[in-house]
Amino acid sequence: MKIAEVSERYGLSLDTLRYYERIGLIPPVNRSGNGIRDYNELDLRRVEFIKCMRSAGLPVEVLIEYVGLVQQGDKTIDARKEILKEQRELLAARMNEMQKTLDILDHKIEVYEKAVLKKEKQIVQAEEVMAGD
Amino acid sequence: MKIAEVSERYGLSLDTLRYYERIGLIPPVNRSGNGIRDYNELDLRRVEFIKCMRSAGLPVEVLIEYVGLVQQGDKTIDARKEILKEQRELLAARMNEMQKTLDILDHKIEVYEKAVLKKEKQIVQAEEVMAGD
DNA sequence: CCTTGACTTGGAGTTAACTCCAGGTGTTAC
DNA sequence: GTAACACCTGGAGTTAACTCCAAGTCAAGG
Repeated sequence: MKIAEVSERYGLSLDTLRYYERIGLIPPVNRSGNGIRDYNELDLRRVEFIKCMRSAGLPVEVLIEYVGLVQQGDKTIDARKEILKEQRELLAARMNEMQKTLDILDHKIEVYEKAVLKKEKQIVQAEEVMAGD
Repeated sequence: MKIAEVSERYGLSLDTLRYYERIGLIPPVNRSGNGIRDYNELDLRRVEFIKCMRSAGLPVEVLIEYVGLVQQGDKTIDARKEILKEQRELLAARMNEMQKTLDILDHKIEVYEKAVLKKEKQIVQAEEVMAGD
């Protein structure tokens, strides 16, 4: 599969896909004859994984390290596990922060809803007064 | 309260606090005589609010706009509400993405745990063989 | 009086993660 | 056979959000 289709499928720009490969976030993709990238199933799974991790904010640097360890085979399983565990905790912590913020936003929105209603009521009352009811 | 104590209390650097004020993310803080910032209760609440919103990743630019609207009084209530609602949805969407990633991480970690156990078992078996049991 | 330490400012520098660009190659469409 | 198009590369540029720096002011302590 050529890069344009991969870009389309995963919503990552051509530049981003090439950039990820350059920095080693995705291992070198096979090239078809003339040097054009030809993503295979494994490449696609890698792209999807990285896209997912990046969308959650895991740092590129950490992911590069992880991908590097994967390339080194089974002896790095323990180190990989530790990286994922650490990132999992950081992610959970960030989600916690975000949940707090979400609650506060919900509260504020509710307060604003009430304020808007109150204001509208005042306007109606003002109109009634104007109408000399 | 002086800036050092505010920094301490909210875990924002001195530079960040001054930066927030410069760019209008926090309205100008009162100065005591010689030009030194003296945060009052209201200022502190503003700092806390901004810290909270920023920790969830709301963009500085959006927050500046929001803070600007607050300064303009009640006539902007509707606009403010809309901003918060939009940011609330974006935040919820991001949290959703992150939850998916968290699930995948948990799954991968579990797989790694099993792989590690299996490897250890092999080692134990190898030792038993070595021991000529 | 002089030093130390906390504060001030405007402006420059840094970091992460892309994103864009110029110049080049190879294949397809007319 | 030439124009359009998708791809390639190395390197430069951009953006957001800080973070650092130099030079200056002021109050308190020895």
